[in-house]
Amino acid sequence: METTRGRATGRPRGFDADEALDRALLVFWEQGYEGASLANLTDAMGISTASMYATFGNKEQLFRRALRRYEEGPSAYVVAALAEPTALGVATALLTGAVETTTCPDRPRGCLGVQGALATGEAGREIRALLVGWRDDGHAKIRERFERAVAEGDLPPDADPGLLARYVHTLQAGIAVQAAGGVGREELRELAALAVRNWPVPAA
Amino acid sequence: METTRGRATGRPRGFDADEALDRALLVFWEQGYEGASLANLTDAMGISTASMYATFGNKEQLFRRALRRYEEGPSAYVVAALAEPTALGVATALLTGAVETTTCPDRPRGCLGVQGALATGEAGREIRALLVGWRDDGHAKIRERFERAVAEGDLPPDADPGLLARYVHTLQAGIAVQAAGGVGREELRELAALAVRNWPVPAA
DNA sequence: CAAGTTTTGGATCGATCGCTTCAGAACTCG
DNA sequence: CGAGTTCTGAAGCGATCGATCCAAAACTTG
Repeated sequence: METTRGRATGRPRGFDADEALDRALLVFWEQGYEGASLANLTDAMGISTASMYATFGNKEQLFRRALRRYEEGPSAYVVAALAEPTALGVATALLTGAVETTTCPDRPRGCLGVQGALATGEAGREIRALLVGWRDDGHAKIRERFERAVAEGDLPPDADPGLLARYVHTLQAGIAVQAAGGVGREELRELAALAVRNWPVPAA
Repeated sequence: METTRGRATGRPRGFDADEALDRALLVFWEQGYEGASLANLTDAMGISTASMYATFGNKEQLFRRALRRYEEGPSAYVVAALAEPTALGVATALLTGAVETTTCPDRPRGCLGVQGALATGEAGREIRALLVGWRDDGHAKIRERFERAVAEGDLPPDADPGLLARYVHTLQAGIAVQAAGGVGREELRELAALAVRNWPVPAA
């Protein structure tokens, strides 16, 4: 069960679990949870199915691990964005971060949290629910940040933090869809700038 | 091969092809192209696999037919929206239309053109490309409509029709993702209103 | 009714799905 | 070196995948 702690005895693992997880992440990112077969995954990871099951449990748990890896890596811009000093800075950083992450030339286009399992059959139902929760969390964090901005006078008192958060989060999701379809990075950068052009500011 | 023209001879078809197509559309809409198995489809259609293949060809052609059906039905609001007299009217109608279509209580949530095949394995590659083209067409039509609006003085001379179209289209896609995750219809209506609150108008 | 045409249910195709099993390899420790 | 533990390659599990085949059924036409 353990994957990170090195056991003292027994035959040592012949591969790096984190590196294998990164490879699996790319496959899930590109093909989605259901579209990625075990053969696709283990081929990319360079290990056998037995090793995969011994290390990660099963396909579903492998995806959950990959999603956590995605949060720490490609999606880490969200945490940094939420730490921006102003609400406008937060919104701008979230949108530009989404653009950069979903259009990185050497990685799959789009967002794992969106295209990983947006619509699935029975086999992907749990992962679909997992990603719904993941996106809900993302929205909630933005909303909380904007609530703080209202309290701090950084947003107008009559601003709706939840609705503004929904606006930003919807644009993030839309950007991910556009990127998945091959829309260029520069155009999406201009879009991100346009989207916050009339951002609400408190009366001076 | 024929599906609409009634043959003069032979055993008559025991089901209504259009009705069966509507049922298949719902399955693709809900589960995506790859997530919908032939068993899922034929069960919902109430016909055997032999009848499906004789009538529609194969799974891929069935999806193409379902997409056309989707355009004529749930997605028909786009044509009406583009016929609105003003650019603001067009944008508003596109966004509210997207909200209503993707959150209809008695139909699958989300948009077939987005979640039908956003990320796929090898088996879904062609359908994925089909939907990329479908979304590109959608964007192009909005852009052309906004180009006309600039020419007619309905948008400022320095407005960027392509970028405004990308803005609206990205919000449509984002709304589809939100709806697929269960976000409520009323909240998305407010979002649609917020998104066009500062729509550019020509100097009076 | 007989001939010709098309559809239908049921069985089944090879391939692939996610997953398991197991013997042997590769290591640590006494 | 022997005992104990863990990992790995290969083979294969039952189930399902999309797709096909065929004989019986159901119709039109002559």
